[in-house]
Amino acid sequence: MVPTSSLVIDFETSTPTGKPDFRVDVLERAGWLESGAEVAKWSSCLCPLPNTPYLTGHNLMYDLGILWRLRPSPLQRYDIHDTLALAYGQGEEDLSLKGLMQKYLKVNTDTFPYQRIGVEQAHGQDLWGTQRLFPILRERQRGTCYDIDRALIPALIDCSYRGYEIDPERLEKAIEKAEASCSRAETAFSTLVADTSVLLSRRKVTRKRWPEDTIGLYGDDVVVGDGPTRYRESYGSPGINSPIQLQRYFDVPSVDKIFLQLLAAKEGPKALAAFLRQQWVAADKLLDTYFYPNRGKDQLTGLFNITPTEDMEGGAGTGRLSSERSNMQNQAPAMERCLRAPKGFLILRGDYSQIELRGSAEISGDEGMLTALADPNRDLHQEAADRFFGGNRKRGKVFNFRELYICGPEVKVAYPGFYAWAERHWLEVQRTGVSVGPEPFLHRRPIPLLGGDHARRQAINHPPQNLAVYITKAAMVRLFRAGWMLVNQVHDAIHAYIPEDDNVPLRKAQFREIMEETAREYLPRLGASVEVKCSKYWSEEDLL
DNA sequence: CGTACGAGCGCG
DNA sequence: AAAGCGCGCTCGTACG
Repeated sequence: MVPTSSLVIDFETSTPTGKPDFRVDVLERAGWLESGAEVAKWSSCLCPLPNTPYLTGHNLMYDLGILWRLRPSPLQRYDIHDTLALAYGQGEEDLSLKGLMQKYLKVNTDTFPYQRIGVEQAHGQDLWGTQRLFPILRERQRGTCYDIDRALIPALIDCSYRGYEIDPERLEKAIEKAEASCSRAETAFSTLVADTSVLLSRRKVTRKRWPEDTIGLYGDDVVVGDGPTRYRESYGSPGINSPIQLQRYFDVPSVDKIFLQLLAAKEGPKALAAFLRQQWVAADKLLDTYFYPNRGKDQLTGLFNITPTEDMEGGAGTGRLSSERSNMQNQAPAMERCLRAPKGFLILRGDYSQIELRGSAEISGDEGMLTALADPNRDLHQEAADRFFGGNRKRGKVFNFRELYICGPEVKVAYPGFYAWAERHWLEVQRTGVSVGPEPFLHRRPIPLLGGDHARRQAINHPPQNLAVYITKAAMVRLFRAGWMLVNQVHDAIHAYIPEDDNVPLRKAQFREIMEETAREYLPRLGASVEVKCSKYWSEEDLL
């Protein structure tokens, strides 16, 4: 229950990077309101702030993140409440304190508080609002999603500070390789297309900057158009880095991965050009997104979001986490090979197997899915892969998810139980405008019904994705409470550090047991098996 | 020069 | 007829 001593806190900070980041932001004023107190207090430092583990706030991921940095103490000790997390799990459209105060307290706060009522009053107003809002939202809460989220917040602060160590030698080697691949593709490409010519660019020319009134050649360029707007065009051979020039060269509407894959498998100069573009894109993506930004850094850390911010930036609608600056959830294998545990530690990582499919089966009760997934010798992704893609499991997996969430005639035939559930769920979402996730979490996601078909697919996708991630979240909470040193979460995978002189097989078994036990609790019919690996680097041969 | 936006792509 | 969902980051492109 809520301890009567819970302290409402709200910190005012400055953001040297421009974007709020509790790992580096500077505390300007700490404000707090003791329960039952008549007036809020504030201080420019943390010294007078009561040192209690019972805290309440609006977005405590941020304030506790600051507090922990300035006044370190074990994050496991905190028992926090967060009106932002409450509002998020309840499917509120407007997560801002101001909006919630208007809606539930019927209090209109000033739009420009700092100019009109001064910083002290504005600060006190927010503290007062949070204190009054909390019991109202808490009373409305159904399901356990909020209790999992609030318990997870300290764990995610921990993760946001920890990160991986970057191996500079491996990174430099990887850069060398990718740069070579890039320039090889680039030179071969430019030789290949040297004598072709396409429209390179077309830019609007304003009337006063027209070259006299000429139409036709203008330097190397051409001026076209006869109306009030004219364009200056240039021509030449396409650049390997220019999507629009390549569209003209290949004469297609899009030069994405699928198109390149199909064309590269054929014969002739255009097939070779497609192949070179493939090589270049892959290497360039690695360099620009993964390698160069981390060059010279000794750590890769990310800022985890459990909800969107007050202005609905970041976070995920389905209950998933997100990570930014850096994104820890989309690292490429080539980068994973450069990421390692700090000296004296190893990385332990547990992956749930087919957790989202298992969730879909449990939610819908579809007999075919349940029996297929209950048989450890069957693999639905592999079955689809064998049927359609010559055993390519990755493509089989893509196919399964596509069909499932399109949820059309194919699924009605293959998985009638799932289809029936989806129809019922979609009707309910259309009636209420909200998708309510599965028991016992009851996470609510607002669905914008104007989205047409997209809305239907969002609605059908939400419960399975939500169930999968709350199982992972619940497992993280248990691991965190059991003292595991968490590093990262990638939707259905959890990473932790262990001392390198630890009993690795034992630790792997303990990790697996906590994750599998959690899955059994929420997926009573199927459970979900967990593969646990341990190594110095994220991507490396498993130890033992 | 800075800004906005869509496309593309990394991961689940 | 055609159609997954969920993220964050970077680029090219166009414009003022």
